[in-house]
Amino acid sequence: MIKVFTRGCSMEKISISFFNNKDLYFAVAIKDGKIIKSILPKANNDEALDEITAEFKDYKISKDYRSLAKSVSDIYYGKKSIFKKEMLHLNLSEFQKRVLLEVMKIPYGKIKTYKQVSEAIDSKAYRAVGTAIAKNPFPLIIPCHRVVRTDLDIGGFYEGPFMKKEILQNEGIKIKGFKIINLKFA
DNA sequence: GCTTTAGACGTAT
DNA sequence: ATACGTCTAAAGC
Repeated sequence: MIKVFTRGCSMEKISISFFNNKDLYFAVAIKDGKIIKSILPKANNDEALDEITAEFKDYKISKDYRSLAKSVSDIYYGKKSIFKKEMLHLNLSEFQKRVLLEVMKIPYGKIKTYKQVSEAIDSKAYRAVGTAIAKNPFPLIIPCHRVVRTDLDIGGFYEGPFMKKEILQNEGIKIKGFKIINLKFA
């Protein structure tokens, strides 16, 4: 009996499920029953598909996990998250894992600064924390939108600061310009 | 309130 | 070796 593995990838196909309302298209990628990637919402289905499948060559579109995609959209619209770290494939460097698991602890409606995240994992690598968060494979699920700059500017965001601002406001955080004005540190 | 400057550290190339 | 980040702190205007 010979087993063939292709470049260390599992044989298991990745399932892609979507959820959309009239404005935005969400997607999740599932492998072996766990989430392997999520995306920030896109304006149309093609963009969502391109991004969610960017690093996968073998996948299928499925309706099986539509409810998970909807749960991601729920976070966007200011509902509490149902996700647990056990539901995620964390194929990440040790450092990135420490950073992202720390970010995942920030509760709904609260924020932390990059510096606070850094200190919480016993590191002085503020910029590296920013880099690790920038590569978060689970936007919204791992709430990187709740990490802001020390001066309380909301900071950067993959889809731009407007989306980050909107998500934070949906969680009840008050923002003037791009600065947080009602402080709720985690 | 800007803007610049050097610092710190993980990661990709 | 180098360059860059969803950054920070200090110094200058």
